[in-house]
Amino acid sequence: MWQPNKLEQERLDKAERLRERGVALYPRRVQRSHTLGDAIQAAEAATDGLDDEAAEAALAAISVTVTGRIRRLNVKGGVSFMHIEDESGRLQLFLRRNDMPAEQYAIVKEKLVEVDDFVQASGHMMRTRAGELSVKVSEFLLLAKAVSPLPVIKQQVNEDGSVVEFGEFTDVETRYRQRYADLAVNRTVRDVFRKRSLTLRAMREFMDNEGFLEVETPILQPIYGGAAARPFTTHHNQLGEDLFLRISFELYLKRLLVGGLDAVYEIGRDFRNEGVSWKHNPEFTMMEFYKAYIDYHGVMDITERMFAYIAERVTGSPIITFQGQEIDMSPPWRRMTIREAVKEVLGIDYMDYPDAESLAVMMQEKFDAKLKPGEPWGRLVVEHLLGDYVEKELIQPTFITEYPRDVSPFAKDAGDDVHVERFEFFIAGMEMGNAFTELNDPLIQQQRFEFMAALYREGDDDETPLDEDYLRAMRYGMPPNGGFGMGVDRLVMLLTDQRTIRDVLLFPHMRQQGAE
RNA sequence: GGCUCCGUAGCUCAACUGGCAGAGCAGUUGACUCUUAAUCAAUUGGUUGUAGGUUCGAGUCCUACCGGAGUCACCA
Repeated sequence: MWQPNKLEQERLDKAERLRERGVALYPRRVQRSHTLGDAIQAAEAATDGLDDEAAEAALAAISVTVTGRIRRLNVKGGVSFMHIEDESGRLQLFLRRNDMPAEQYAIVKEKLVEVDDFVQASGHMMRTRAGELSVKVSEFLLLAKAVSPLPVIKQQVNEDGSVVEFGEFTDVETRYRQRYADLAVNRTVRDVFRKRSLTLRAMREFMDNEGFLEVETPILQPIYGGAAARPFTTHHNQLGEDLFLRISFELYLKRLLVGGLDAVYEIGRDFRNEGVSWKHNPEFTMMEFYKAYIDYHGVMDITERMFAYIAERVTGSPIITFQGQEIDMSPPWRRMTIREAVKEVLGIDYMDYPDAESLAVMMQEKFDAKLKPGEPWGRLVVEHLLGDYVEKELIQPTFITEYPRDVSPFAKDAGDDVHVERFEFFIAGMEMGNAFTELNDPLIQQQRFEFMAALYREGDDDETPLDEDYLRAMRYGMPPNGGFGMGVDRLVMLLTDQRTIRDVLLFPHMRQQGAE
């Protein structure tokens, strides 16, 4: 239960004083003729190239009604200044006692209206003596009273639009738990999420232009699958059945290929009941696509073009800077097999160790690897050789191809006994996504399911369930196709130069706090 | 889940080997009809995350718990 602190109590007292004067604290109607950005633009357009005197007259001819939140307030006496801010920008209001109704100036002078409140002001444009574009206010109205003060950051907005901040609001826990306050106060945070939105838009543009159809498939699933991860479980009361939150879209999207939708994609939330880290959140945004009549080479082509396109749209260039490193998304990206990559970085050929035992022994002897007993061969290669030693070296975009079959149940064989046509791609030392030439042989798919089930039954994890309906769909005939999945949040991290996934999620998962 | 570090006013931070809990910002009061991190004068503000313990005395030392950060494990 909320108890007002001292600052809040003072604001509540002011609210009461306003109410006694008949001032509405949260009026029903609002007017706005210009966003602040529009007002600034109109003023600049009207005065372009004019001398001072002509400019003054031109500004005086522009009449605006603007709205926004008070971010700076300077009450001087018979004249007061405030900066108000809306999403489009920030503009000064110039309030003079003689220019406006007495009772309206009085609530400013008596500081009954204060920083963080939302207000509406009407008047003509002007420049102050110091040259700052302002609205000379003739009508002033409170739109919404802020009871709790936002964290204090003083800002100086330079003429070129750059902002110097004095003081800061950096407490990460409070910033994530009260993202609204973080957004209200830290404009760079707003910029990150605008870029996130732009990233999603650019991704959709690209996929739509490539002829893909955007679809939506179930989040609540009776059988989860398509990836190796622990699911969240939930329950449908009326139907009396347990359900899982999806861990991937894979199996539903490929059913659509059976149904004659030849190129589909989905952007949505996946849920994995695993640990939380700088690149893991329990729910995260995934993009998967499947396209008939291409293989994983075709998927690589689409991938590198898509990343270059999105980077260009979001940052203006295919070359981005992430944590001080320049990264060039332009095609073509480097392509190498996992075997070549491991050979290059570690100088060993894992094919010399054809079974899990010999490979594990070698890795422990040579690299002092910390391995759990009983890890399958493919996982030693992918999780440990690649994941522990090679991954962090892959700064520029790189496709790593030809994965071990025993950890890739949905990919077609690569023509030898142990590898499949699969790639993962890496940027800035981070795994960004995963793709295959999709297996479309229903009988082999059934064997792979059974193999995976056996693998996990003897291991520590819960077994992967066998999806009979998916196999039935496949038996109707599935066109050869290439499939792709990527972590969208990680792409946003790259494009916004953010070090943790929490900084690109509006509301990252936080442990619940005790009753407050 | 393991280990390490952190939690002091609304925000950002101080407080020596245990010895009167402080500053800047903002807030409050007053002055000011072109300020802009406005200025000037005065001033309020704390269960030091919670609960115990050691001690003449705890923000500081010990234990447990809550929350966070980093790291390892698991995973994408």
